Amino acid sequence: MDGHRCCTKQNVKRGLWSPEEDEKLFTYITTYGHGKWSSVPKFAGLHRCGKSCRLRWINYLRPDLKRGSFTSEEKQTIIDVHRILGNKWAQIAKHLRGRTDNEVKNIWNSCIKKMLFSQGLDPNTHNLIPSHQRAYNDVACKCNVSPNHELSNSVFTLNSQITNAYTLEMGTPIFAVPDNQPPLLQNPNPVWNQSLTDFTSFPHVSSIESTPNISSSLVNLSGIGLLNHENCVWGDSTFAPFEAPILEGERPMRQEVLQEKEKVSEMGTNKVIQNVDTSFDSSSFDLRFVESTFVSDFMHHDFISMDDFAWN
DNA sequence: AAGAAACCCAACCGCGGAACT
DNA sequence: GAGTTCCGCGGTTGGGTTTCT
Repeated sequence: MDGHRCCTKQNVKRGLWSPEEDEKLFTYITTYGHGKWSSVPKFAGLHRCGKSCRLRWINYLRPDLKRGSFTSEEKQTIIDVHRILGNKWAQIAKHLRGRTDNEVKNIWNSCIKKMLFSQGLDPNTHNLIPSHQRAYNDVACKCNVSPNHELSNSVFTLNSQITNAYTLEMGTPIFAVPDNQPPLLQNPNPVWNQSLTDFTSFPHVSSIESTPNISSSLVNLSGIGLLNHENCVWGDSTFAPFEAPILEGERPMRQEVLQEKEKVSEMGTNKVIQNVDTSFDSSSFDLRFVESTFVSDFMHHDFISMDDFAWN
């Protein structure tokens, strides 16, 4: 199949990246953009395959990455979006500013899966596991979710912050770039004036935290950037790929196709949504609507406890 | 203190599909 | 239209770290 010939070439290093390699790659991409990934190692002076360079940049070197452990809000967002989209890590990651699909996948496999299981929930379906129906309440959870997220609502009720964020109208700014700060997605150099020689602090400090011009009030605590307003920081694609500036009109068709593809794939994941709204878009979908679609019939019942019903 | 087991996460692999020739 | 190249995604692996015995 693919084969990735670049990877089969001799003299291609594999395994962990050294700080020197990181610096080479970082310097090259922040200066020239990545262009064709397959040619990056050659021009950057790296003995790596293009694929490896791409992965390193996306998962580690990109300046807009958020470092550190996941907050309870982020974990809750992952759970909520995963419930609807399934293992679409890249799409889930779009709803978590500064997080990669790899990170989301890792936190899911290492932590959230166990947490859900300990609550008696099937991580794949988010339904109650029958054998756990009378025991889940006794199980302590290693990975804390928000204190407000009680067991009794873990199946369907969405974190209110998240729900509200999802239902904001397009164009309603959650946060905006200060007047003197160019929109980040349009900035050809996302290092935001960070000196290339100042590499010692990189990459363990997030660019947001280290950029004094961006006030802390810009940080959306729910971790969701949804807006397409031209002045907003995070648009539909939270992780817009960093590449050399594209000439006007260079790739309009591809973008349209991608948008359509995303729409179709997401609609396909949930036929309920598809039947109701054919213009469904993952970045702006209304979780409250989804919630009501799934939940309303159940919630009108007067359940004494979760033990009284099963989702399967 | 030392070895074993469990955990975490960076990196790799293989596939599907889009873009290119 | 067919073949090739490239990119992006999800699944998996392996090694370093932490916790347990």
